[in-house]
Amino acid sequence: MSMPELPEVETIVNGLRGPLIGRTVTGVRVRWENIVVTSAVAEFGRRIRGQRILGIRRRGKYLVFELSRGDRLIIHLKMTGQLMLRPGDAPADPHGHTIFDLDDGNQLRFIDPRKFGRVYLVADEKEVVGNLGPEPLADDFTLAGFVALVRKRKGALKPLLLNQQFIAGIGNIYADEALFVAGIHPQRKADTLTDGEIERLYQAIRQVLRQALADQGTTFDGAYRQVDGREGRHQENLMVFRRKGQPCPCCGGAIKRIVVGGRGTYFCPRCQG
DNA sequence: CTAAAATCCTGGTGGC
DNA sequence: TGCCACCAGGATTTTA
Repeated sequence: MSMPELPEVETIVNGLRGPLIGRTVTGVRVRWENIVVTSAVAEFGRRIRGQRILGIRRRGKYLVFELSRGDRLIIHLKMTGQLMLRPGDAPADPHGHTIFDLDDGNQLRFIDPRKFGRVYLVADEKEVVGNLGPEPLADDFTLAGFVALVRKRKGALKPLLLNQQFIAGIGNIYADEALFVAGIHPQRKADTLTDGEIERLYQAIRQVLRQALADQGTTFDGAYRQVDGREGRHQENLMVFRRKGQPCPCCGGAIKRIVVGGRGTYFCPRCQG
């Protein structure tokens, strides 16, 4: 279980740009048809073949590949998806569900044991990422803007932070970490927050994501890896996530695990009262 | 409107 | 030790 979130996806994108920009896709093999969402597999292969990769970006937890005929190849790794570059004659990966052949003889392989990940090929990326909320690390994501967004909501904060239409890129790990840094209980209702608490949450979200990005992401059980196969380092710096029963780094009390909105949620009952 | 539950998947875990 | 039921988890869809 790894759940690539904003820092992990951004790290992967950074690792893909060098080897992939300027390459042309010469063929594609889809070994699990449900992976491809927006068109039939035959149409997908026909349409992507011959397109050159001009740029690679991240939007939320999606990877967006800008292709030379104007199409966008969009990939979501969901829980256990990995993107690996391999020589074309490398042994097959056990869960390599989609293989992109490149004009330099290498392959981009989408590997996903749980088969949750998805691949899209669209002319207009809004079809896939058009409803996402703001990017939390972007310059135009301001405190005033965040206050205005929170003031429109009244539900519990944990599910709100996981809602990609509210804010893009945060998943289970960084929602828990940000709420801990802000000192706010995951079940607090959005409409009970003071201005000061909203500001603390805003700063906490950005601090946690920046730190995780500097650590090149969080790897559990080897599921998330960078393109070169290396693991992230942020698992060593987590404060509450997956730390049930261990001491809170702030007060020393035991970290608790509860379920909020159907998701495992870790927090410190004393610091996040 | 919101919220909860079902859905998709399978490796890992815990119980016996 | 071996078997097996069950769980996690992002996003979407369905139900209340």
